[in-house]
Amino acid sequence: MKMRGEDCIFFQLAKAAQTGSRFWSQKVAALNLTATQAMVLRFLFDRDEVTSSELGSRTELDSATLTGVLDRLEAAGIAERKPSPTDRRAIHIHLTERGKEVGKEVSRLMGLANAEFLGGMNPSEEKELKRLLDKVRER
Amino acid sequence: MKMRGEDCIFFQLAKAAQTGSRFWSQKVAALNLTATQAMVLRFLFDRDEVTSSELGSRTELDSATLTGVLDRLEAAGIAERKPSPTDRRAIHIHLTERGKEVGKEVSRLMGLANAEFLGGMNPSEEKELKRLLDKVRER
DNA sequence: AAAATAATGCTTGTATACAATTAAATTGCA
DNA sequence: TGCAATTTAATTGTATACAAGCATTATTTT
Repeated sequence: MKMRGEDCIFFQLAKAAQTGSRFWSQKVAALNLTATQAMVLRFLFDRDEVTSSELGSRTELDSATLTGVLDRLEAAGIAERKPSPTDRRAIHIHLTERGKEVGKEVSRLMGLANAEFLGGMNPSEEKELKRLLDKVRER
Repeated sequence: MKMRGEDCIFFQLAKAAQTGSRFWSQKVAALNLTATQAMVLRFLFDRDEVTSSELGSRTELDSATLTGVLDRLEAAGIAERKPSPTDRRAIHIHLTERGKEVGKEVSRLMGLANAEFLGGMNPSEEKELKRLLDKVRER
């Protein structure tokens, strides 16, 4: 039961994710956003005024990564940090007016990019892929 | 057709790959190797004396990444660079004796880790997941 | 209330990724 | 042959990831 590197599930997952990330990167490059930044913005667009901790849970980014992403979104005038009124440890993150506009566009692009990326798959294949990816994430 | 961030295929692929990478990392941590280093070593174990360029194609790592990975494998006494006898631009990468031993162990661990990671899936699900991941990589 | 514990956001250090560039060497073509 | 185009490995700069640890603040326990 010899296994080649190319057959390793960890390798295959990593390369499929890289392909997706590159694809998504190109779609949002015109907005001067990286793939991760656009993804975080998309989450913020749905739910604003969250704490860094909660945003981290939603996006599944750890605090070290999120700090940097938020720094750059803030530098780009898209998001802002402000102290939580009830917990002096916490910050609240909210979108600027411009952030909301860009967020709307990211939301639109995400729909288009998903459709294009999955264009070669029929609906049942897409559903099965997502189910199996979810299953993998239970590990 | 509202799409939440969690439903985005790029997000799902990235998080599934992260889960896999974390799992694989833990399996090779005792060998003092990172997930990527172990993966590169696994490719070298199959085919030694390759150029950096060819190793890059096989592992799908670009030259900037590969240079760093090889630096660290070299520092760990696992791989070595030597000039190509026929092309003065190129280097050949080969495993040390120790590299071959560690490579054998990585090879064994990869089989075990794959089996464990995919343990909750039946064979047809596994096959379908791999088929769909391959399809994704065509993008 | 005091002490122990936990949560929050940030920092540091290491390791991928990737775009763009570079220097050296090779190849191809006029 | 001569020279442009290509190939090779490395480098630079930016951006995730993640482990470990920090100071501050909140919460729980005693």
